[in-house]
This record gives sequence, C-alpha cells and structure tokens, in this order.
Amino acid sequence: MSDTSPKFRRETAEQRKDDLIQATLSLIAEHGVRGATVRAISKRADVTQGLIRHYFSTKEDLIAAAYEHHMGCMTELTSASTDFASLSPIERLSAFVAASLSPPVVDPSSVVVWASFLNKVREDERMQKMHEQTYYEFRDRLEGLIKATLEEADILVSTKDLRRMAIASNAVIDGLWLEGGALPTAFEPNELPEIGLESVGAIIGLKLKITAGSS
Amino acid sequence: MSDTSPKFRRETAEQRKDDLIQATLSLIAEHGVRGATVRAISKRADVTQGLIRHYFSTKEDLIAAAYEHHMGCMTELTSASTDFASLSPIERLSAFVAASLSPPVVDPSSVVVWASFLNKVREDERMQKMHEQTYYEFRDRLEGLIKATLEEADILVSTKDLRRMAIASNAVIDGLWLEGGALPTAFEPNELPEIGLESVGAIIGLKLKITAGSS
DNA sequence: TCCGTTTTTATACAAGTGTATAATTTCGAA
DNA sequence: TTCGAAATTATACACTTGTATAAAAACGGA
Repeated sequence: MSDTSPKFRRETAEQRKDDLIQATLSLIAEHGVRGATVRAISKRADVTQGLIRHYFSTKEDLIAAAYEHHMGCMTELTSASTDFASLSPIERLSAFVAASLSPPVVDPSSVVVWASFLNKVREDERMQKMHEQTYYEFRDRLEGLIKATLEEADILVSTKDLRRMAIASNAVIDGLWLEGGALPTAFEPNELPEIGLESVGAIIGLKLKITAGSS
Repeated sequence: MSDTSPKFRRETAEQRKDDLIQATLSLIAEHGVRGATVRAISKRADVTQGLIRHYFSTKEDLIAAAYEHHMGCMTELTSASTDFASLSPIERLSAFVAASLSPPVVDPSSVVVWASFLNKVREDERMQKMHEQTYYEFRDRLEGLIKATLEEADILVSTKDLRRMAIASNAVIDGLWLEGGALPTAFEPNELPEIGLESVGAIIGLKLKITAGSS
C-alpha cells in the first residue's frame, strides 16, 4: 500500500511563527519562563523541536518575538477602547482607564507573562527597547487623553504638571493592574476600574464617570 | 611539613544561611532567576555546592528563604521611616510615601528580584502566602497612616472609602516604584517621591509635604 | 592530646537543556 | 508526471542542571 496520509502539513511561515509564539506564551503563563523549553514549545505547537530553529535563529529570538506579540496585544486592547468617534474627551479617558483595569487586560496570566519578561529586559537590549517603547507609548497616550480632557474643561496646566499627571495616572493604573492580576481574590468585581477612575480623577482634578459602553 | 593552614572554616548555621541567601539574591539581581544555579550560588558564597543541600533540603527552599529575606528588608526599610515619635500623622504618612519611592527601596535590582519571584508565586504555595502577606501588610500600614491623618484633619470617611484610598495609594506607590526601578533614566531625581506625595495627597484630599528628615 | 560530632568538600549521576546537522517529506512549478 | 526547493522530521551532541552519597576536614569537649 502506498502512503496515503501525509505525515505533516506545510504551513505558511506566518502561521507557524504564530503557532510557536502562542505555544510559548501559554507555557510561560502556566509555568513561567522555566516551562518554556524548546521541547515543551514544539510539543504544544505540534511540531518537532527542529522547526523552532528553522523559524527563529535562536530561542531568545522566539522569546523576544513572543514578548513583542504580548505587549502588542495589551496595547491594542486598551487603545481600542477609545476608538469611538462619538466619545467626548472625558469619556475617552474614562473608557481608557476602565479598559486597562478590566478583563481581559487584567488577568493573572498576563501579569505572570509580563513579570517573566521583565527579568529578561535587563540582559537583552532588544527587549529593553521594547519595554521602554511600550511604557512611553502608554504614558503618552494617557497624557494626550488627559490634556484633551482638561482643555475641554477649560483647566490650564503647565507642561510639567501635565507630565506629572500622566506619570501618576500611569502608575495607579499599573499598580492596580498588577495587583488585580497577582491577587485576583483581593478585589471585588468592578472594584478595580472604579478605584482607577476615582484615582485618576483625583489626580487630574475632575470626576470621571464610568462609561457603560464597553462590554 | 604538617598542614598549618586550615582548608576551610566552620561557620555558624545562621552565618552560612545568610551568606547563601545573599549570594542568591545578588545573582538573581544580576542575571534573573536563571542565573541562580546551585553552582553559581555556591561559588559566589565561596563554598562548594554540596553545602547548599546541607542547609536547605532543596533549592526551592533556598529560593523561598531568599524571597522572605528580600521582602522583609523592603518592609523594614519603609516601616523604619515612620518610627519617630515626634512626627505628626501627616508627617508620618508623608515620610512613609517618600521612603517607599526613594533609594534604596527604589532600585533596579529590587525590582528585578521582585519580578523574578512573582513567577514562582504561582507554583509555590508558601510563596503565594508570603506574597499576599507582604501586600496586605503594606496596605494595612498605609490604611492606618491615612486614617490617622484624616482623623487629625477632622475629615470623616466611610470604611469603604478608607479602604479604597488605601488600595489606590498603594497602587500609585507600587506603580511608581516599579517604573522607577525598571526605567531608572525616565525620571529626574526626587521626581518619584514628589509625584507620589502629590498623588496620594490628591487621593485622600489633603496636601502632603516633603519631610526633610529622612536622608 | 585525642576523639566524635557535624560541617564541608569531593565526586558522581541521571535528566533536561539549547543547538547543530543530515535525512526525509511535502507541494507547487515546469 | 517529474523534479527541486523549502519545510519538517529525526537524531545526536556537548553542556548545564539539581540531587545524592561518601570521604575529608575542623573544632570543641574529654
């Protein structure tokens, strides 16, 4: 009998890379970076370990790609919340804060993955750059939203104060996000976004409302 | 010739354990958890690797002990800032916030060590307990300081609001601490404690002043 | 001075790690 | 239908890992 069933399928490079990245992220989420070995990754992605090296010249390359992907997802999830033309500046800011402090952004796996990468940031220069970029991107976005909100309310602030408001707001969000992911049982549902809106409101001197829009 | 110089010295159990813990922490700070291998640890502590197993039944035991030590140091450093009988409540709170956002609490190594451990928290139950305890200890301390400050200013708040103020203040501090450690170049000197005091002040509705006391 | 406890070293081992290389298999183009 | 380039597998290798065990050395009490 001739071999009827193919022993494997050839996939596009894009597809395979994505499979490997997903496998890597899920393993890191479950068992930390330690669990993301080439063998475990290839097994979860249903390929042999040799394939990893075919698409990523080294394991660190795969890790870096996974980091970039993860961060990209997080940024996208939060940014999407403000993409409604109908929203006023204050509603935009509120939606942004609320989205950053609700699932799926707030999630134990996300925090673990993020913390795992933080260690590598020191050794790997690429990751250092990515880390900085992600941070500044988020903070600049926040600063823009705060600026628009204050302008609409006819409140004047110096550049320095605006910068500090953004740093502080970023910090509250980061802190709450972190604690919500690391200690899921420590907070009641909706408590995180509520506290986040109150705090950012207090920092910029306005009352932020919860927008019922986001699912 | 008889052997005049001893080949090694016997130390107390306490001393040796501490040496091993310090070696572990410094290695994690430099190269992440990956760098903290039994061989690297024993080499840095100037002993042979067999000694680790003599004092810690397993490597995870040593890691857990190092975690406990690190967290204890951080808690101690911040708590010490309020230990002056002469301080008023608002000065106590201010000193606490400022100390949490200044060196040596804010430090790249501290953050890396902390993040490294965060991964292990999920797997190891002991570490999970320690993590929760450290968090609640810090937050409760903060809540107590906020309560005393508000009482002195004759401001009444509900239990719920007090709790939320503590959570939010904790989050700003954590966020700023994290960013200060992870991105040391992103902030000017003294910017972190200043922003921290402003933010916590905004959250609890009072102006916090920088106490010139702590060096 | 000598001895016994226990600290410390020395060495070995099995399992797991990332990487390299060659042999297969697939699948579209000729 | 054939053929060749590229994807995928298969296998091997050198190295590091944590752990186990026995031998050696130190040092206080007799």
